[in-house]
Amino acid sequence: MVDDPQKAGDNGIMVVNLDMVFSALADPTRRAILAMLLEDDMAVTDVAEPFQMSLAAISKHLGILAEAGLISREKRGRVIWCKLEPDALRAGSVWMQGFGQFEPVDLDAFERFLEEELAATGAETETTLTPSA
Amino acid sequence: MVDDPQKAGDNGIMVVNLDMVFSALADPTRRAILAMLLEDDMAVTDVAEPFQMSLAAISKHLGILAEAGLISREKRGRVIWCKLEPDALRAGSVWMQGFGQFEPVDLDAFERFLEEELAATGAETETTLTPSA
DNA sequence: CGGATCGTCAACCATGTGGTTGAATATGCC
DNA sequence: GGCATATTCAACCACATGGTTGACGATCCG
Repeated sequence: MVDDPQKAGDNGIMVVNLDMVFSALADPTRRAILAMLLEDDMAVTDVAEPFQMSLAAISKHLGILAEAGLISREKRGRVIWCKLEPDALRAGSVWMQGFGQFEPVDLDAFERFLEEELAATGAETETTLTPSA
Repeated sequence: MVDDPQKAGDNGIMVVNLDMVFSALADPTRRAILAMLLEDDMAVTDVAEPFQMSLAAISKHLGILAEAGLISREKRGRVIWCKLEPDALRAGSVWMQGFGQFEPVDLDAFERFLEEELAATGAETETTLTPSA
């Protein structure tokens, strides 16, 4: 087993630690990684490629994301594939929407954020969100 | 002016720093404070009352929440009133819903969580979320 | 005025975080 | 086997975070 994520209970109900989820999301590098994984599953080396920092640093970030339950990692051969796990995010989203008083989602705002953040991080995956639909 | 929050641009569109918003939300004390402010505006001393920690510590937490734009503070007499500012939260919510792929909100999950966290402020903060569909 | 209350500030401390580098562990390939 | 690739581990460093305490300015009240 590669991951040691937040484990699901016997009843199959996911247990999410909001401390971990939000502090994982507080880092722009990690949010950029999530944005990349939104496109497709990726190997660790490929995740690290657009960033300036070392592979070890990215590996740590992936560990934090996995502990928070935001991604899962599966080893196939010598490559570890990273996959977005939206359930933990949904838990945070539920919490925030509660405080946001359930107003409708502004999709344009979301795309603006993603573009800004990807640009600012230097992760030049220019096709990340815009063309997909 | 009491606060030095994230300022609104000339166009009146709020500029939200997701780093600040998420790292502010990563602390259970601060989330509990937001939950309290969801009920009503409160004076700093009253905010601090249910917590074990010092007033100075709560004052710091309120500073962090204000810098993130999550609350505002207004001084009236010698009392500083704290008020929830849902706009910054909504920005984070938009971001998260994007990753959550716009699934419907589970209101029951949110209410369960709020009860838990208010009941045990400072304790382990977890929320349960039924698996996706 | 003098004293009590409200809240912050400053200094300090322990621990956590994000990064580095170099060594170590697996796995695939010839 | 032997070497290259993929990823983590361990030690280290600078700095941020969350808490404390004590002093301080501001405000209300008798």
